[in-house]
Amino acid sequence: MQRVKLTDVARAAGVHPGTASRALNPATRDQVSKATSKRVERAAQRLGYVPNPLARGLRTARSYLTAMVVPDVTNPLFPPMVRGAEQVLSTAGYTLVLTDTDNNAATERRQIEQLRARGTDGFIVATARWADAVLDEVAAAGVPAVLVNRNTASRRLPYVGADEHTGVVLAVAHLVELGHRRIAYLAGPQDTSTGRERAAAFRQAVAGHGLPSDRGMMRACSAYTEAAGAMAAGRLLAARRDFTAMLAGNDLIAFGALAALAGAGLRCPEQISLIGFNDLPLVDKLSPPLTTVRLPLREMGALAARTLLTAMDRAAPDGRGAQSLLGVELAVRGSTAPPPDTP
Amino acid sequence: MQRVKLTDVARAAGVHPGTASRALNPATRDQVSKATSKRVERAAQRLGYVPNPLARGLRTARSYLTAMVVPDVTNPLFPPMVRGAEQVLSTAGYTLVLTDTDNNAATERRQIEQLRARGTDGFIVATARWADAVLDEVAAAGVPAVLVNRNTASRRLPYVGADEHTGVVLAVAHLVELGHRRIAYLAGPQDTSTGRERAAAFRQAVAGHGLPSDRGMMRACSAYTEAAGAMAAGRLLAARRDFTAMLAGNDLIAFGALAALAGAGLRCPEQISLIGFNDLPLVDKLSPPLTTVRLPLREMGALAARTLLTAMDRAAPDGRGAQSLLGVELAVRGSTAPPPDTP
DNA sequence: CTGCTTTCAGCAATCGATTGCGACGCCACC
DNA sequence: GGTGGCGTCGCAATCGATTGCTGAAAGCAG
Repeated sequence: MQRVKLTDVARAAGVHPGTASRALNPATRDQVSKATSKRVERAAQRLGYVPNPLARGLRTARSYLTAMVVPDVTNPLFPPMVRGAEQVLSTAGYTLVLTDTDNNAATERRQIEQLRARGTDGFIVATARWADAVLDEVAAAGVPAVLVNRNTASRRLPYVGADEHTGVVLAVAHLVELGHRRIAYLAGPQDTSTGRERAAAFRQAVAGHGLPSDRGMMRACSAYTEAAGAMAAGRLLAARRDFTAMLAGNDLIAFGALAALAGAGLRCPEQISLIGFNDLPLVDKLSPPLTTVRLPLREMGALAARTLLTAMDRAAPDGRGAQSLLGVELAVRGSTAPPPDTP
Repeated sequence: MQRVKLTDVARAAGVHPGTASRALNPATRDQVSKATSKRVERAAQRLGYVPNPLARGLRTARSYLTAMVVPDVTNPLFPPMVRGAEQVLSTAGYTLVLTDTDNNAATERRQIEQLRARGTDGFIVATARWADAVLDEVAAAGVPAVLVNRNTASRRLPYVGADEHTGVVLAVAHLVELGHRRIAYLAGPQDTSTGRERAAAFRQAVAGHGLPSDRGMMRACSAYTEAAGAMAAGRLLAARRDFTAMLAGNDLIAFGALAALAGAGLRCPEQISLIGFNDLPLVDKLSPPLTTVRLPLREMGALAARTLLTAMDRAAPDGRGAQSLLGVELAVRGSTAPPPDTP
């Protein structure tokens, strides 16, 4: 089976290929008389012409290809965002390439460069680090890109995220309401925006409630993993046990904390309350079901895609650096309870 | 910043672009002297040359684009497969497009056709139904494609899956070893190969152990979802309670069954043992931790990608319809125990 | 009827890499 | 020393679509 090409259409319609091209392109159709345009269009229809995106892309330097870069597809945090983004982009005529950097900066750089060489029109990046050289280059090169979930220090690129601050505030308020006054925090890695902002929000929230704030009550984990969470929680427990609740930088860290609590013979929530962040699937089925902050992941992906679409629109190159935050809510479940009887 | 192209490399090395092309291509490198080839290669390295896949594809009629079609990215079953496939394909120079059909046949058709028009070189399909018209068309058109996880009745395409049969056999053997003799089965949907094959394997295994086999002990769920599992389990429990163990078509169905058990006031594993299938993340943290069959998801994705690579290799158009099965293992955890003492 | 603008369509270059063909130089062998 | 052969490399066409430029025809006013 031979693919029908533009020349075939032109021959069938009795015009020059160039004319046929103009007739088929809505943006240039007005450079062709209505009669010939109709004729070309019908010929194309009859022959079943489908333009070759490669050839078109080679000439126009557009590929209608977009890419989403995530650190790890198997982290349940990302698939909903991917899904939201894909839906928006595919209805807009774009194809979405998903690429997994394996949490590795070198891989990330290689992937992005490869995709740039391929002529990718725009990027949605969920792997941002607080100081991220690759992204600074991308921003400098003027490649349309939108950050999602994680931001960079420079804030040179549009960003779509969740209202982390409010999430932490809600969590702390819930604990205070239950009667807790000494709350520990297991922070996420400080080279990510989420790690930093949640930690900052925690400090503010604690101070806002007039609770004893104490640097010893905070521990930063080296990564958003269960292992890192377990290690940090273990060290915290070894150092002191005067707190009645823990807030974790995310759910994975919370799992680690849960394991550390079990290892120390402490029961949750009877002795220590625990709150996570992200509301991963199945955390409501654990024992105890994890109280956590729910993020509108799918909406974040969709909004990031819409933001990217406007960024790729050459007609409107403004709006650079728009920072959007979506609302969050606290899912109260079984891992939080009043503190053990305070006399 | 201007992209460095082949002409730049050629100029830097003092050769003709054609020569540079040959020097860089492993397949044609022997048409160039060792000295110039080295010179060109070093120049390319120094300038950071990355070939333009569009231009290359235009000439060679290949897009170096592959696509993976999954029913739902947010189902944790698929991301590991995506990851395995992506790693293999990207090191082979291919870009992987991920597309989500939302469990919808019409969407699937649209997606696949769009990608075919774009010149996609090959497909990895994880959405196969037992009778699948789109895939029959794809096979007939000679488009390289590999099925993963789910097969079709026609078996016209290469397939990479897990050894479902052995998985079920292991699960049944484990229950028998614990002392169970009356085992119920909550089958997956019968329009998928996994649903059919696991059910068939169950019948065989039960017969092989000389256990009472009874059609009333099997219920087919309408989908691989928790809701469908809960409904089927509920009906089964309403009908009879003479079994001491349940085997579920997959983990999601098992969750539903767990809920149904709780609703009926039955405790797992004390009164009823339960086994799932797939070993989704976190099922080891449930209470009780779910005994389930673990699939080598990542390897399946990687093998599917390798199979696709050979299918796309024009030099070797053979091997059509290779069916590979990867080994599975049973993860024994807390949801299985000896049956309650039978008087 | 002349001179002007406007509309329409063809020509050919272009995007970047690949590849068939031919030319050149060098060596060896008769 | 002439010729055939081989290894290298340059030349230019090619993939398919887009687009600036140019020329021709048509339309219009004076």
